[in-house]
Amino acid sequence: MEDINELIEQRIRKLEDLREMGINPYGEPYDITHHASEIHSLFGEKDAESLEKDPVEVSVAGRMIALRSFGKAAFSHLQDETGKIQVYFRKDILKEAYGIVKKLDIGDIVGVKGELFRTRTGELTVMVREFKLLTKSLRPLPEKWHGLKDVELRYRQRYVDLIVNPQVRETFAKRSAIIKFIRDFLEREGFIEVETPMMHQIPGGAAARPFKTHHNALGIDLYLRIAPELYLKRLLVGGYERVFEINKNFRNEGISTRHNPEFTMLEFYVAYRDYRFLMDFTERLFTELLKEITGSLRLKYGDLEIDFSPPWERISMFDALMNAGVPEEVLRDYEKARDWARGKGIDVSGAVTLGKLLDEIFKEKVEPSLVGPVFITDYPVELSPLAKRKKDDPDFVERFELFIASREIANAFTELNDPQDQRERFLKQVEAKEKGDEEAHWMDADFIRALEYGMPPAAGEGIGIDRLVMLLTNSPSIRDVILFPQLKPEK
RNA sequence: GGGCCGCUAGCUCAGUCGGCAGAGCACCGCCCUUUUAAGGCGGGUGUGCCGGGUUCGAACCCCGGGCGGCUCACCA
Repeated sequence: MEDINELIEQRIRKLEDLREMGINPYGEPYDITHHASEIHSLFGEKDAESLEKDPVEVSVAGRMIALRSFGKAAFSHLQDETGKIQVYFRKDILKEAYGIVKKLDIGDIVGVKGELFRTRTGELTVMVREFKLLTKSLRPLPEKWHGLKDVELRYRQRYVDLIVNPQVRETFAKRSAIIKFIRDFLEREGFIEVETPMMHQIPGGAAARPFKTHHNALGIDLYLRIAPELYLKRLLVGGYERVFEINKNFRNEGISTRHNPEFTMLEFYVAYRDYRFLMDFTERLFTELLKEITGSLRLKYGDLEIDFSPPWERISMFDALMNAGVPEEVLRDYEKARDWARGKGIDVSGAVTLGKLLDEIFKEKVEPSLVGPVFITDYPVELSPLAKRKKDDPDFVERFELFIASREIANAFTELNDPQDQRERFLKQVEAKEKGDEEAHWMDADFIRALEYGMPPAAGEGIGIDRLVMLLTNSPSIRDVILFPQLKPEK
């Protein structure tokens, strides 16, 4: 960064002045007694007289975000992780140390110590007895009225966004609380958390294009994982009955308000259960999560108001399509479905199977109306190469997707544990891949071998954490819930 | 990747018909010991995203490129 301007030069001069005064502008550890919010919650009720009678001494540290300076006194607000507190510097108290105050700028990080008092206007304030410059800031912060709005700067320099936009700090605090709740919930339900490889020799568990990398010492190409699924199921083979992983997946696809190349996924697997169990479980997880995070089962998202009160609607993909006005005979015949979709102007160029056609029609005709929450169940087998077939209808699988605000939030199914069927499904995928489907699954011979040892009947589910956080924080873009979203290089 | 929109001071933004680059905040100097977007007086600090072109003259018009936003396609 060579963008040194006059404002920065001025601050560098102040920094040099401070050094000459014997002040270290990149200070030392500083002991605080309180955070800003603690001062307000502990002493917010005390009036001016009682503060004078029983003085409360506090020590706080934070970034100066406002400075109103008089000749021989100055008010400032310090911002720490919890909030803001006003502090008051006076020359008659600080004596020669007041010369340092004159060299302070908005953005500097300071520690102050002194007694609480109330100003004429009643604001709880620290009367500074002593203070230390902890860090000199060389770059000017965005202005106080409009703050930082330029979204490009907000994403590129998230640190500045976090300093000046408190709601951004709240969003990411909420993200942390959501993930913690989920982790605790799963642990209460008997799950253990595991970590499986990020670097796969065979990328599997999803239909997606992977990132490729290379391991020098082994001399082999590796792929960043597109899903942990096949490893988690290997753990079911190994004897764990309930496992989960919350971690990144990587998919080499377009970037949008709903897609970041790396994103956080929860996947969990339960032995001896099926997808019906997971629907109940998901309802329970979400309703308890909502109560914890927002305190209500009604959620506002954009213009939508979504009611999470159970039970949630459950409808098969087939019925949902029929309800949307797709004739039954169309749903059962590839050529009829293709012609019907074309007639409706739906692009079906890449849909080589009836299942893919139905998926296209579904995305066009059903998905936009799924405010939800709603479980769409029983998907065509060719869309779900890792899911178990329905007993009474082998062209479909025991699978559901949970839709909220027209978005797929969760995807779950009863796991296919028949190694022979799994091998055939993989072979079909390999065939599709050879025909040019770049997102088709790869053959994973070791996974088949694992199934041959025997995987208990089980059900598994994936929940996109970023999209869930978007919902719960009313964020329109995935970039608002990822601290450092992927952007093109600055120059 | 396609379409539409945007990019001017540290930040937020104006800028008329192509005619000396502006405002508020921030900043600098002076004054000011209870302020809250403190106040008063004075000061404009600029690679106009980049590169070409048209023109006597371009922030403005044209061409090419960059980055970002929205959207479509793809996905989760």
